[in-house]
Amino acid sequence: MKLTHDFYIRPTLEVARNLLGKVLVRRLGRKTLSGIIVETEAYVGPEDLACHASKGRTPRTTVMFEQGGCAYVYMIYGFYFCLNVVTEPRDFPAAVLIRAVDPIENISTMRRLRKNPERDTSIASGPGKLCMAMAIDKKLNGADLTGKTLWIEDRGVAVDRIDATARIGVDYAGEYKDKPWRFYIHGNPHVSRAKIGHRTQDV
DNA sequence: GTCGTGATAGCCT
DNA sequence: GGCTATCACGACG
Repeated sequence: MKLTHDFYIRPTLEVARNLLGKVLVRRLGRKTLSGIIVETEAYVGPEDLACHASKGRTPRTTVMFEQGGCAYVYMIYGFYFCLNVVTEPRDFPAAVLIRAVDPIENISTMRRLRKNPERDTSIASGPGKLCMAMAIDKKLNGADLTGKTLWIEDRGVAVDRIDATARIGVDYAGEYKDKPWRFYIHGNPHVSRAKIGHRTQDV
């Protein structure tokens, strides 16, 4: 079941939590790559100083102002891409960063795209790795997530426990840097090893 | 295991 | 010009 716009046009924190356990699917030629989403971060609108759109509408952030249900992909550190899904109604700029997935279909292709890491738990255990593993780059910025190249499905995966921590790498965000808006599936080995601020709450 | 570092490009003041 | 929602690697112990 492909998620529709109703799923995305909701409060961002809700979407970020509900995306855990959903399946990210990438159609690549004749192949379908997919993985269970195990880690997300919410970037919640103009007030959130960690949200790119807190600086207003710029060429890069334009897509965050779209209505929920499209992809926001940007390059970071000159090397890597990050995949976000845009949330909330039009003109409220917010998104959820997909930080890690547990690969399930065509794992060998994803491993190859990642230059053959030793452990399968490091194929897509981080936002940059995930984009490499699923061949996601700037060309997918603005892509419709109800379309045919990149989408998210509900396959009924049960998530029994969600942990929440501060988001990674947003020390500059003043009063927003400690908001517990990073979510991951408790104990899942595919969650990124990025410095885990200690767990602040279970959801 | 942890820590520090270097790589590199696009964005925005 | 300064910064960044990252990753891999090597040095240490």
